[in-house]
Amino acid sequence: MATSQPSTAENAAADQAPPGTPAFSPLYQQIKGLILQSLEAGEWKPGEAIPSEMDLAARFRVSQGTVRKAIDELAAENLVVRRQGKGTFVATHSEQHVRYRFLKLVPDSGDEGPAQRTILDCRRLRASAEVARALAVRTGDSVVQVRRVLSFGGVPTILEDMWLPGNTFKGLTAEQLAEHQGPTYALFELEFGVRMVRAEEKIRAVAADAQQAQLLEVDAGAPLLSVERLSYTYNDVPMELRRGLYRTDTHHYRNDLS
Amino acid sequence: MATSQPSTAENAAADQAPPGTPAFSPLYQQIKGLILQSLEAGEWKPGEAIPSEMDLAARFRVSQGTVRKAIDELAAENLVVRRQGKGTFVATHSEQHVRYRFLKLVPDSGDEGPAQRTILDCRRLRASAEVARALAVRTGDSVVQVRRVLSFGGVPTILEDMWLPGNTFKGLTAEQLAEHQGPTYALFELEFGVRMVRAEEKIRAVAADAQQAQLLEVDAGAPLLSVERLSYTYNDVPMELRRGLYRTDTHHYRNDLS
DNA sequence: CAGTGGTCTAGACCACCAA
DNA sequence: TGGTGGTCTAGACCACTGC
Repeated sequence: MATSQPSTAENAAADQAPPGTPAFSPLYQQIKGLILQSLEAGEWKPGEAIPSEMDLAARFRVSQGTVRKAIDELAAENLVVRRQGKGTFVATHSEQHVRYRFLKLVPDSGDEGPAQRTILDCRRLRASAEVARALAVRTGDSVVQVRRVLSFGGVPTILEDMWLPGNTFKGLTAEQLAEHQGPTYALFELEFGVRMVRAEEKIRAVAADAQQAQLLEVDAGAPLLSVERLSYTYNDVPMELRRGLYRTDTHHYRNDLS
Repeated sequence: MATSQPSTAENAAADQAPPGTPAFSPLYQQIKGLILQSLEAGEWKPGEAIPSEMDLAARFRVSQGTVRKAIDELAAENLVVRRQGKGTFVATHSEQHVRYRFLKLVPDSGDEGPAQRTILDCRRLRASAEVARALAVRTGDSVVQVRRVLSFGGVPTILEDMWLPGNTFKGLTAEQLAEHQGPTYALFELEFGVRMVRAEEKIRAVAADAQQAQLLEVDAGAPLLSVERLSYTYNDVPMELRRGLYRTDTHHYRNDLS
């Protein structure tokens, strides 16, 4: 079946091409899109197994190899994790052995335990023009702002502000943030059903102002790494704006190029 | 042929497993290794086409699909570039539409032309302990040190020092570096047969000292982004240590996380 | 042992490119 | 038109996991 362009009950969408556009998309891309939709819709929750390749192949009326290629791409994008002999699982920020996936700050030498979190502030306010633009909401819409300090071995190392869309993160409190164990993004998954999928960072060197210097216990004017991060959920929807100030006298931001 | 563990003339290496180790490696991984060897040996030069999938399949006595999977991985690692209808080509830093692949500093707004290069220094010297360790040579071995400034639109933006192994980069001169068009890594490919494959960067915020400030036309003590890069050729051999100081008042270091 | 993902094959056909 | 990479299939077998 499904010789050239298949038209099962589940994927009749791409059948007629708009004039002028080639609009050819490989079968496995269409399958990938369908799996993605189920992922977004929450048909399978983070940490759960998705159906086996054979099951999905039967469901979409394609061969197992085609499903395989679709899942290969989802795995390459870290949306899904394969485990031989067990199944394929929805990726999660919770059970991640590799520390925090989005935090690229590492100690210059040695290891260190988990970060100590100090929540300085957590309040609801109206989005400024700048925050609204980043989060793709309207100026004046409700947003949650969180300010906190992360310390390693008692040394304050990161000062960061986060802005989150108010209607998605309704019940977020400072207590929740302080008491929760593990990555903050895991909390977002568990409590708000929001899964961060990718992010863009803009990095600069800046001088600490008086308040920042006091909170990070450095001299005023000391050079700090400014990291502005915009995180996205499925479908390229921006969900978090974060501005971090990193001390880089004992840590550095590590990046691998290839 | 090649039923479980193949043993053709070309890949008899992995046949007997060392005791204690499972030592199972998929066929396509072995093929990938063989192609990699040819790449390192320079059997095909950067920019040239490698043999077609069918040719390689015949050469290694495996199916076309197996070669395909091997090349897929090489392409994912940017060692090779596929072009439908034309062939598969050895990746090069020369003909790269996407600006400079390893330079993540982008202007805050708008576009900009190519960088203007000013070579401040290019000399042969003995490796310090630190440089020797990074480049995996012996302390006191010959290394080439280059210092230069990159400007955009007349504004000096990057000050960087590079250290290169002296015996590989024998004839390197300031003139060569100044006159060459395009990425420096393209020059290294053309003149010295060295292809940079990946790199690691350690990023910090630092304060400009008097000399740095003068060269970059900023105030002494101004915050600058310090980028220490170690670049590798094939086989994880380190080939270049680079220390860059970036002005981030008009540019920023951009990074995508996923 | 059955079920899952992982590898390998062989063959058909499609999309793209160049001569 | 022929050659290249790209897609899709069907089936066999392997490696890993858990019952």
